[in-house]
Amino acid sequence: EPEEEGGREEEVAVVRSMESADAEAAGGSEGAPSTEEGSGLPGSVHHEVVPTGSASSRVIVHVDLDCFYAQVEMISNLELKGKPLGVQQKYLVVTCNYEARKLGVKKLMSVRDAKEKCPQLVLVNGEDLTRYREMSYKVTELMEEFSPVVERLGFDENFVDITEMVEKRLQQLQSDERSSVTVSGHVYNDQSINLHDISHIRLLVGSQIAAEMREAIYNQLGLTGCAGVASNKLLAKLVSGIFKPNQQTVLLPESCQDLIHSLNHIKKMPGIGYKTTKRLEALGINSVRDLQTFSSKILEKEFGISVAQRIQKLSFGEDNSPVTPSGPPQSFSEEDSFKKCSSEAEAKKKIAELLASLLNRVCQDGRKPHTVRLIIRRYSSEKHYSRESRQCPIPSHVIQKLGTGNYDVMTPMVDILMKLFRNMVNVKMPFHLTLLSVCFCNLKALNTAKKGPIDYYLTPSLSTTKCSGKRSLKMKDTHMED
DNA sequence: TGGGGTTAT
DNA sequence: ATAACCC
Repeated sequence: EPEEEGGREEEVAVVRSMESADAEAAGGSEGAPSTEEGSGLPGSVHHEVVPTGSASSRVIVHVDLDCFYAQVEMISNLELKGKPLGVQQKYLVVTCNYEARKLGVKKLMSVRDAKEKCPQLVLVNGEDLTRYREMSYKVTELMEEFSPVVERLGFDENFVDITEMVEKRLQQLQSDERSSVTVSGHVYNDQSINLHDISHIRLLVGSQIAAEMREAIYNQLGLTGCAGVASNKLLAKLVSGIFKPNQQTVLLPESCQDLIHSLNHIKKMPGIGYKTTKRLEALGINSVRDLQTFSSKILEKEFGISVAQRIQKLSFGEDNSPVTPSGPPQSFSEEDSFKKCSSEAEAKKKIAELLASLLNRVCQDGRKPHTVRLIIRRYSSEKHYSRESRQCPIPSHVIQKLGTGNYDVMTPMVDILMKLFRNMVNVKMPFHLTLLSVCFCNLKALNTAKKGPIDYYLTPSLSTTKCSGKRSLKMKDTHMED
């Protein structure tokens, strides 16, 4: 039977007539042609057990584009196709195409090592993410045409909950047609398919939808990628990586344990990161089975009940986290790293550059950020990865000017950011920074009150009267004299 | 290590 | 504001 949720969620299934099922299915989605008429024959009062999507067994697809940045670069410059290609950020090759991989180049390899391994390697600079970001959202939007429930993970991965789509297609099939459903792509472990098992049928239909998604991504955007189909996000993600470039794999429930035990270390488990791995290792936990069999009580004492229960469930392949629609981004940021920045003037110049790019992005988005944050990384010989940040509300008169193509907004924003800077960095003492980043967040839809294409004439008095009533809401941010 | 992102505390 | 996670 399905591996899901040992006892935590009740098995919810409802019995209803086809007529009511139709009514709900028709209301549930907009894009697909409505062809339910054929399934509920007028005479037959034919009741069926219909799993209710979210509470019971789900069908999730994870779509993972192949070496995404490299693919985007090859589309931009067709000369690059067929050559070993690396995408460079600073002195790192952050990703590379499969030609380069065959010659020994790995992701996140230093440019020096990569060139040494592969002198013919062609490098393109990928520090400006604009085109990657744009293509990334095109992929997400394409996935949203299949089902609106799409969750992004980075720029090159998407989860889609296709439970409803699968149920809809199943309802359209006559019962004799169900036993002729076929898989698209690979089946993990070459496990045998049981067409009498409804969970198998549902996953096979899922594999067909996944194939259609990959086809659409290729035909409409020219990108290839992998897909994994399983009953939850964790398993879909793990199984998508089994056959690697441009292929797909479905996981049937009987092979779930094999999949998770194929991970040779718990650090390979999505959701268990660097820190947690270190702490687990300190407890003598190294393998997935170690984590499965470890005392829950002790685990809870070490990590708190929330983390402990979550990661231990992951070790069994259980993951009840929903596919959360990402929607538009929650924040926009631009960062730059460097060997050394040690003067205020230098910092100001870099901050202004970051800000200029961000203003363009915010302008395109249409929404208005209400908070701005400055992030720094200080040089330190070892003390691992520490960033510091300061944030504050963006004054309402500045918010109003955002997105008007008015570069008057630069001056007040740079002034704000430099105040944040001096709040973090004592500029009277020597300092050494290796990164600066500016982030706009707390995005809100524009004020529809009064707009029109010309905000240029908006006066300070008008904007202050408009917003004076809302001030008390967000005063948890750093206060700055204005 | 890059240049991004998210959620939880 | 930071810390953890993801790519």
